[in-house]
Amino acid sequence: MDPDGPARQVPAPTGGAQRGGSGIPGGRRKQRVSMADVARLAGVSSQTVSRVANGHPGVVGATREQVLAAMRELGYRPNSAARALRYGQFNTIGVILFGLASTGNSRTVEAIATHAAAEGYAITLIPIGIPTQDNVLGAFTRMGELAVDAVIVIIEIHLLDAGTVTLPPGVHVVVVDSDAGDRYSVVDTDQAEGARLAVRHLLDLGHETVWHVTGPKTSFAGQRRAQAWRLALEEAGRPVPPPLHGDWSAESGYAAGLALAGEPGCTAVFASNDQMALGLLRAFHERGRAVPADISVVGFDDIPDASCFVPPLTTVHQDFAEVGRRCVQGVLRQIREGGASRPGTELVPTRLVVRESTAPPPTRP
Amino acid sequence: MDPDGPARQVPAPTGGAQRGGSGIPGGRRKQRVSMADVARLAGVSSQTVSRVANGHPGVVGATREQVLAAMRELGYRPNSAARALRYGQFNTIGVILFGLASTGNSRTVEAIATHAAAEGYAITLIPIGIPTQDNVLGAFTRMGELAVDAVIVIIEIHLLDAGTVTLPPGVHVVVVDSDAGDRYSVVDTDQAEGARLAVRHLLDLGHETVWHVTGPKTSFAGQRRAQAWRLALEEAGRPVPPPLHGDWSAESGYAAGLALAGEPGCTAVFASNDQMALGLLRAFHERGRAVPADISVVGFDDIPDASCFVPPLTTVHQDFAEVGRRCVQGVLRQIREGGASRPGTELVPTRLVVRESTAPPPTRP
DNA sequence: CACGAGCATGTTTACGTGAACATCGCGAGC
DNA sequence: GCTCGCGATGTTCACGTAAACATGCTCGTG
Repeated sequence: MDPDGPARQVPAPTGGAQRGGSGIPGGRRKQRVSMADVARLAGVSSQTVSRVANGHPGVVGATREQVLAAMRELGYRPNSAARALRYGQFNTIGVILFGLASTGNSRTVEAIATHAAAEGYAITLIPIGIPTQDNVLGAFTRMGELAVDAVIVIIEIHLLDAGTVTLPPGVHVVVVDSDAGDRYSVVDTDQAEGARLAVRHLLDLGHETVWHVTGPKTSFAGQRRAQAWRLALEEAGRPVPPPLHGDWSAESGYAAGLALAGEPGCTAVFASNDQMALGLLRAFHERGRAVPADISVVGFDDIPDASCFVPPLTTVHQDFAEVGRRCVQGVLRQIREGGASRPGTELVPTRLVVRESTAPPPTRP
Repeated sequence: MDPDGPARQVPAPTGGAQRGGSGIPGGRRKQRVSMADVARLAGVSSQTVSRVANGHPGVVGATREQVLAAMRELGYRPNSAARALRYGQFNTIGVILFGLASTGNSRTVEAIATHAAAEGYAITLIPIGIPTQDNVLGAFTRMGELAVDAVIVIIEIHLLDAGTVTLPPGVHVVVVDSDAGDRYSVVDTDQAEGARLAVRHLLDLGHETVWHVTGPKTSFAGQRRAQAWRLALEEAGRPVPPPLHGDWSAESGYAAGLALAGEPGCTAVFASNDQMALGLLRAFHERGRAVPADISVVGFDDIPDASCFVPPLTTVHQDFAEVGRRCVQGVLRQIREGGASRPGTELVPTRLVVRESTAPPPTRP
């Protein structure tokens, strides 16, 4: 497993200046330039180098210049492992997620990374191939050993509910899109509000009721949207049609659309995401059901493409950037206050973007 | 900035067992459980703890059990900073990228993260908000200070061309989607082949020529596709229509589509990505140009949604997962062999996915 | 002119881990 | 019965950094 035991530590007593140039990086082992090397070359103590490197005051101009020159010559870069060891923190936030492919995740992660970077934190990604209990567990364990000060979880957390799962104690955690607000600090889009907006919009246009294409059963976001859809209909005293089950993919939306196209009473559909709405549009188009003249469609997410669907999609806009921002805020607060993950859910509002896929229902003959 | 200097080092002589439970993580500073703590509780030396932690042989069953019990009780997790310092490597790969939003990037990153994880490496993301020379530079510097063993760059590298940019020497680098194959190790989709496939497909269907909607000028991938498009037309002895310039967004494709709808001679369009193709479809639909009866459209990327466009899009499939896999392979090879970045370009093949957006041109009256 | 304040710089040390080397104890072989 | 050998465990040290403390010099002031 580690066949090179003794050869590893060659301490490169050759001076080190060879590394400075543009040449091939010496081949052998790590032995990156250390402060001591720089100090030796500059003729100062390593502490002075440290002071220069960190911009501490109390180093006179000439000395500083000398040190800087030595740094340049040797190509010195601070060793973050040593730094982290010294300081006890890594300036890194871990992100555990299921897949980057799903619409919102990549945008959330991007926002997280951006805001974290602005605060001087880097992002370490741990993807989970298949969201097995075991895999998630494993990721947490691995993450625990990883160089992170806090963790943001972007997985349907109820996958981890069963019994034994305990996030490593003492690790700051913020969870996205979850019902675990009673145990963790949760940031989420206000799914319920979004779904309600969609349903209300369609009812206000005069539709008798609204059909629904759900996300996968495993998705908490999808569940909440479906729940809010049902509630909005019930509050309005409307019949609740049986929901059709999708899996977020356009294909599944297409399948649902083919089924719905055969429902003569169906004049309005709320799809739990834009991809599935795209599938609906295709199905309705193929079946000769005009959107929005015969049937109205509302999506969820407001992906950039939605404005170029045929017809441009009315949808619920999610502010992924804001979700990411609040996640970072949340973990940073925990890190700085030193407190534990304070349970509670923060909701990011949504808004309805009305485009051309919705209209009043056709007048019934 | 750091007002708690002296208070920091409280060595928690209280035993440490308090941390084990589920309670609030003590509040105070890091002082995570160290091997010494575990050793104390287990009544052994810290070296024995180390041996148990690393699965080294030479620890008798009873002792091992004792140590494991102590670990559990204290909630011990190894300190990766110390480990990294000791070993001189971090088991982490840095990924510098421009944006996660763009189609392929998130999928490439996901593949990178997955394969890296399989090899025991974590991924550290450094996003660059605006791809300024300065920002990229800054990211590299930061990355240099970061705890990474190698770096994968997913930015249009020609942004960094101007003069002074030198990646920190001795850092292993693989670049995605770049023309820097002469200086760095590059992995890329075979853009030229993909574009040629698209053009050939359309010409073979009988179209006189093929129009093109490009990506942004700053994109190397887009440039290569445009170049290959032009070349394929010239090789076939066809006229080369003026390319229309897009920016990857569906909206820009829509704008291009509106323009193209007014070109009576235009019967086939090759869009440099699927989003822009979507925009084309919308524009043609609005202008009453039937796809594919009147006009054929080919995209690039094969995003999952493409099969549900109206009509389903004929497009060039990119294997992002394979790109990610090769990136990881590349950096790992460099890390293990200890060599520098060996310049050269690895191309991942593409394939044409024919759906329903292409057909022979309408018979000219 | 002497002495002390203040500042530039050097020295020591600890952070947590694990390799290398040291030690201790026990059983086997002579 | 004594010693040798080996396996289990302990001790020392270095990794690179930076805080804390120590030193030594200069300049200002009485």
